[in-house]
Amino acid sequence: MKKILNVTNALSEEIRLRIINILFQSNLYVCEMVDILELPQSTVSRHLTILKNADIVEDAKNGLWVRYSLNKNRIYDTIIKNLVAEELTNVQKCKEDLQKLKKRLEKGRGCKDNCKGGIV
Amino acid sequence: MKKILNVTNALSEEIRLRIINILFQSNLYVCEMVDILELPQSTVSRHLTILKNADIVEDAKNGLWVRYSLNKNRIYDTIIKNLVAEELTNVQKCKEDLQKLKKRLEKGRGCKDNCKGGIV
DNA sequence: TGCGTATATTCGGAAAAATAAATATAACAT
DNA sequence: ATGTTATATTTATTTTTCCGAATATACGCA
Repeated sequence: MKKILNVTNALSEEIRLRIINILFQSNLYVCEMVDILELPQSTVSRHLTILKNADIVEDAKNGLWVRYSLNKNRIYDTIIKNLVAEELTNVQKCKEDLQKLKKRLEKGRGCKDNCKGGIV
Repeated sequence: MKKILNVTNALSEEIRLRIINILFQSNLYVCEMVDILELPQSTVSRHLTILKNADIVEDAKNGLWVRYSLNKNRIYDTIIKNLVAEELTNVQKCKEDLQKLKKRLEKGRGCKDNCKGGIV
């Protein structure tokens, strides 16, 4: 029971759904998500931890940076795909995030001085 | 966004998942659920209201009694069915609830003096 | 080694949600 | 009408969750 509650609870928060929405488009470093979502780094990090504990996202270290991506497991197949396709697509805030995502990636990957490292 | 958060939030609570689990087996009156879940009536009623606002359950009045059932909409097809089949089936507490559900229905439908009215 | 950057964690306070008892409402029965 | 039952709502209290600033940790570079 605890496991499924972890998942549904992780999905019941606006910022976390926004994170899922942008990760559906592309793997992202934390600092990139901070830019896109325009939220404090500690806030983004905390929400990512919750999503990770629910097994919805996974992380991979790349030097200083941590790249997050959606975990392609059963939850992804049964819920996340539906959620994004049927619901988040129509949400104004999520559309805006995708615009900001696009612009942010055009400037190059990574943080401070864009693109020292490249995405794997 | 508010709509989908209503749904995920409704699903992120243990008692509400237990309610979904038993409603998956059978439509039920509130008083029957109170017996099965062994919780105060006000608690059950409040959780039912949350599930109803999320459009997960629907209710139908039958005289004094109110019969609840799972709403067979897209949420049911994409999430609820998977949830019950893949997750709740394996939860000890949910198994016990199904046992109690069975025994409760064998005594007849309805409340106080079982089976004055019948289920529609 | 020591500095700067990226990320995670801690902390105190504010906001939201859950609890059960008590009360209110609605429908039936006598 | 009056009483009884089923359900919903209110209430006050407790518990949980969220926030962002501040701090800690981890890593790379000079």
